[in-house]
Amino acid sequence: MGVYERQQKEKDILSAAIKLFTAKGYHATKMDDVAKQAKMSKGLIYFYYKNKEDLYMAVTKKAYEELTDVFSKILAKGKAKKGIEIIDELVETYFVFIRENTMYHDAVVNFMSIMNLYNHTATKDKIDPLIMESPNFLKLLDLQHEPAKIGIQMISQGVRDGSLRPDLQPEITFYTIWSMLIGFEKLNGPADMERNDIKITSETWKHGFLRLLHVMLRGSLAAPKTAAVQGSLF
Amino acid sequence: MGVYERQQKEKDILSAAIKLFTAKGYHATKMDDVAKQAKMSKGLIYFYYKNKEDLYMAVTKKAYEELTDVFSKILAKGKAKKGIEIIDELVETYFVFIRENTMYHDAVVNFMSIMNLYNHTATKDKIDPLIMESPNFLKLLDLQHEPAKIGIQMISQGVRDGSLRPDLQPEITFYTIWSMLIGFEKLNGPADMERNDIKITSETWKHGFLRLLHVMLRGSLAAPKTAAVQGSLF
DNA sequence: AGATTTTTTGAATCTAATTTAATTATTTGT
DNA sequence: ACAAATAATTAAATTAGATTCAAAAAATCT
Repeated sequence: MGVYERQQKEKDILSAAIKLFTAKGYHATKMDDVAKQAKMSKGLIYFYYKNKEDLYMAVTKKAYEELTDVFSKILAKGKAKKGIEIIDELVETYFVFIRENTMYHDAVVNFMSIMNLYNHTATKDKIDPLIMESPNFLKLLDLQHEPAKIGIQMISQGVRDGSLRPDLQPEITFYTIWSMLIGFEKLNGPADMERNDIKITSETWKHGFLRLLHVMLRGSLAAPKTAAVQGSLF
Repeated sequence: MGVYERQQKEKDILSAAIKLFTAKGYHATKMDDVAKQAKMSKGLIYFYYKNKEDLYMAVTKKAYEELTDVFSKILAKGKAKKGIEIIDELVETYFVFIRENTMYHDAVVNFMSIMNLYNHTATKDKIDPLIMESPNFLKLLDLQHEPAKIGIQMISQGVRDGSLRPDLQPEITFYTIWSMLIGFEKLNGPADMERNDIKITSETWKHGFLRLLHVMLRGSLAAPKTAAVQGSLF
């Protein structure tokens, strides 16, 4: 069995895992299920992946690659566009990514939480030892900053072309936008929620959210093109 | 054994759980550990709490109560203050809450993720059945909106007294701020991180983040009083 | 072909949550 | 004050599920 077949086996396991994690979530997915889905014995899963967390880290790696790909396609397509338009598209695409690849997005956010612990000697030992042993976790240490690198370039472009406030620092601004998007997902998800007896639909909130983002980036009240206007409030 | 003693037992278990979850995290904490810490047999834990998730939901309930308390103290103290000052204090206090009660904050955010699933018929069945059985989960359904109710009042006050943009909608604005704070924690945590070979200290980022928030809320570049100025960029 | 290494399996092990049956303590009715 | 009833508590048994292991099968090498 050459390198190719070996990699193919790993991919079979990975796509079985992705399918199941997406359908049922991490905890509800049993290693037995993965084995059955990948049509091989449970023991073989452990030949290719050190443990369940390692398998999940491989999925997380895939999630980062996917997200990086989405980001870089938007940047590439936007060479001639204004920075603000690129950011608008990024944000709009990110919402779609959250909706259609929720499991991937959760994996990315989960990894960020692990990194918070990892970056402190004081909390490093709170990380599940199975994660620290995971070879795929180590590979992620390299990949993790790729999406942000691209996002920062987008802000820089906007500052350069004058479509964003000149006083924005690209790193901080990009990370702040990403914070907002991550928090948006946690707080709202794709749900239409009823809060405090006031119905705020998911669309209403998203729209208001986008306008606030625009104020932040440009200091004006112009709505992003992508969002439909719903009354004058935001 | 009267109602009082029964409640006391529950509290003993709860505080044992809080201590252990804080120190080691949910998964690393075994029911055996909780029993030992609370000085009782493991079986008794199950007499008072339906299962481990139920115990965690009780901790989450406590977390919401704590957070609600923090919010309402700030509101009460700020009757005479400008809305913007109250928000500044809220944000500053929230950062402290994240740092000093990380486990509580994680519990709150985790609960939000569960609620995202819960609010959709399509995803409701992805919730761990143990959570759905948890009596403490049901209690949380009532409590969950309390912090936001208070936060929304703060924004309203600011809009009324003119210290915030007049066109802000309190609900959306508050939830957006909360999104930012939650995302900030996920992305950054309390760590000084090195990103893309550019060192951004936790303080630098926090400062830039706060300035961006101010632009959003007021449309000006005035820095919040609480953050030290570090150069002209944000 | 025979030896060696790699892949694969199914069964065994181990950990930790949950359940249960039995025991002890407390309350209630007389 | 005392038995019956009820509640609290324990320790042991059960179960689910991740991980390990020893042996079998397949592939590769010489």
